[in-house]
Amino acid sequence: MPELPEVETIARALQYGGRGSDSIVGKQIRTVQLNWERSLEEVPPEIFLSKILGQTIIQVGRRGKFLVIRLSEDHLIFHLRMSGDLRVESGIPAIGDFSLNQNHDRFLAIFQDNFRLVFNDPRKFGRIWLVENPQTVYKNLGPEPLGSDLSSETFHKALVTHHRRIKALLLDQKFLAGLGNIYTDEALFRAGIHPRKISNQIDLKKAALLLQSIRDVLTEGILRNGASIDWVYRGGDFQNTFRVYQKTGEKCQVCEETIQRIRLGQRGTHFCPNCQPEPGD
DNA sequence: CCTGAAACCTGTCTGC
DNA sequence: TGCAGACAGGTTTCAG
Repeated sequence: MPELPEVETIARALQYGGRGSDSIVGKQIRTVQLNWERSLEEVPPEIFLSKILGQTIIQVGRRGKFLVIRLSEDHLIFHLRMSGDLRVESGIPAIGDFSLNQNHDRFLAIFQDNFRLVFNDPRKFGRIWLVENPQTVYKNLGPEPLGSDLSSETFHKALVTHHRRIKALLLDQKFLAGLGNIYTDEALFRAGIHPRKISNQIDLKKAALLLQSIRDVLTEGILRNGASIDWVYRGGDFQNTFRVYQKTGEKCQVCEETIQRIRLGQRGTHFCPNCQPEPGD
């Protein structure tokens, strides 16, 4: 699930309410339950538990794919990786609601009246931090793609300082924060750039188009509350607007060429051979 | 600096 | 039906 738009959607729901639940802002953590210790990054479980109790939720936000919860003393940070999700429950879960699957709940922060925040993560790849300074967690992250301070010129300069296949570079969180496999494929398609194009072969005009394409797919993803691909993430419908991702063998909506799938850096990669010509052509 | 492979995990789907 | 194998939205580490 979780690329930038999905994390943003969850963060907004926790901050303002939505996705069928209330805001967690202002709630005080009374109890916690940790079912899988390795979800915790670095901090020993005992210290984590003793530090977090009694703290109040101040604000929920996002940096790259990190979901950041500012507490009264510290920052509680989640990275959902491949299968993580956060949900809010109040009172007793409705009987028969299959969306409230308890199977893979790894961590629960419980507030007053059994109102709680639940971290569910089937594949156990997700991670949780509790730190005073959030910068220590994402100090290596690249710029926010939607940030107004990122100009086409800056983006282009960054592209040409590397000699890497553009898909791999866009997936690199140190280069740009927030893109994953879906939004990268979709952005490259819209920009008409082959995923194997070498980054320093991209001129300023094409770089500007790529940045705009990235912003378009991310903005559209956020507007649609993210993309729901499997049972993990619910609510979003950006998947209905995919043009290449998981469209292998289907006709390109622009030129009717057949969408292809290749493997690039261990990731399934989808593109239109006609709209995104092979580098060197 | 760059690439590929492996590792961390569980669930789902495909094909024999 | 059963079962092996491939595959999955991410990231880190290591070898070449």
